Amino acid sequence: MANKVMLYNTLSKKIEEFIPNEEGKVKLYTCGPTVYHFAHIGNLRTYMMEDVLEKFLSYAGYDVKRVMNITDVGHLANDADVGEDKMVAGAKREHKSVMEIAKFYMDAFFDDCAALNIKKPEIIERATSCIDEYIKLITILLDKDFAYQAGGNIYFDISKLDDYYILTGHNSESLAVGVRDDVEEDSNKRNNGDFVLWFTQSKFADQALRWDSPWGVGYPGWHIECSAISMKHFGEYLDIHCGGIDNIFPHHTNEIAQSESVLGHKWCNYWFHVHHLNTTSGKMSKSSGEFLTLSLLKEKGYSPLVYRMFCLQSHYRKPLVFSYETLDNAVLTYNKLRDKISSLSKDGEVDTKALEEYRSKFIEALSNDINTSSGITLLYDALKADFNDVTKRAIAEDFDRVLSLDLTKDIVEEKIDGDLEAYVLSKIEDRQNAKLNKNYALADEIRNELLEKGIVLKDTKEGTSWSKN
RNA sequence: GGCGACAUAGCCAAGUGGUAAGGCAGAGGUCUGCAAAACCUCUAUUCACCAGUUCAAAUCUGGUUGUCGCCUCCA
Repeated sequence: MANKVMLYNTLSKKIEEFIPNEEGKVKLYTCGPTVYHFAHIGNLRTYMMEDVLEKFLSYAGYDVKRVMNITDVGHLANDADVGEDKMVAGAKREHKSVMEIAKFYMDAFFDDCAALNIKKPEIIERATSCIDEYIKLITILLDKDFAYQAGGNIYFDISKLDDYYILTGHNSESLAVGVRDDVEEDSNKRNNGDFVLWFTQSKFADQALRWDSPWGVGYPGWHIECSAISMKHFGEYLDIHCGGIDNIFPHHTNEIAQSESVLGHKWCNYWFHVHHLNTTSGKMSKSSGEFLTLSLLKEKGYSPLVYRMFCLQSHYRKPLVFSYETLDNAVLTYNKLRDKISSLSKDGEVDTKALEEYRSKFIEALSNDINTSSGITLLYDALKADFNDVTKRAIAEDFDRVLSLDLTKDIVEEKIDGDLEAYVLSKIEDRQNAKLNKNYALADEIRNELLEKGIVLKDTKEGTSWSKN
């Protein structure tokens, strides 16, 4: 029996009890990356929080199946539904084929995910492998008169829907058309908000990826892929659709329009949107501002899991401001927490009653709209509580099924050659002798010498221990 | 202009009508030859502002301000 979980639903703009279509089972869809460039840490925040959602639902007793698409085609570099495909632009930039680019950045994306302990979804589907599905859906939309052909392209006609703007609260009167200077008007459209389902006309005749279709050789619009891929694997009903908050409009709005027009009924009940990671000067994006990648953080000496800690301390529905000051704070927090857990004794028997008590407290905390911050607080409570070390360790291990911070993983002793170890031990002995002779100047000198080599000494009652800095 | 979110100590942050959790940083102490580590203690009369509802408001209502995002690239 699955536990009760409360989630904020963008559709209702309220926190609601999550009730799946099929009891105990969750169909979860995630908008995946467009693989034309490295993911930045803001992109990764979204996937990380979705990972927590997925793992928590499993923890709470649901059987979760997750699908993620990989956009490797059909994502325009600029607006107005004409222009160069991002994938093509990426390929030109790097003098590689589109498929090489897609492969390269997809691998890089999953490397980043692995480093952040983001579980790979059961099903990962590349946009280019579902062309038949798109054609099927677009054919239905044309048959049902929700779509029309104009100027060689197929468009979705938003005027056929009463509630096209259901997800956003926008309305056609108040939408400021052409707010952005770079939007070119497309005279083929019946309504300003219409969007392309299939292109045959592109400014760029050398479009690398093209497929046959009943409407001519061309390529799919961006939005159709998520609807089609979701239906391919989940059928007519989806429980939770995830994505970054910027996807609400137009991408998710368009997905709802297409999917429900095809199906003739409500498609997805819950919309889960992760807010942005901002820099002190605004949103982090590929087109403007600072572009921070996980590799860059690694180069600067930050462990990926420190970044995970940084994100989990906050809430997914809050804009989070990235700064190195705050990240440094997370380094200290994370290291202290891990040190504390690794110093717990492994002897004794787990107090199963205490473990169960904390499990249910953890579920209570996280089921309140994935309140990861409260979950971490609970971990601190457990570490301070009045039961034995093994129990504390077991609780940390249990919470880590969701938090995925490698809390109980033994801190990997870096491989040191025997020579170094012997050298350090002999230095410690020298220092010990110096201390016995009250030659503290020499003792400190030895300590500093080792410190410069990255060896930190800790004097405990049991003697001097050392670790690599 | 429209739509949406957010605002709690130096920083991150919990809080969902009953009198401000937790973490990091900081201060003091124990231990230590001194450090480091560890441990103990302390650190918001007040939750952006103004009104209202209530015995009681950070929490509810109305308004104001500020920040951020979206309004056909974005997670």
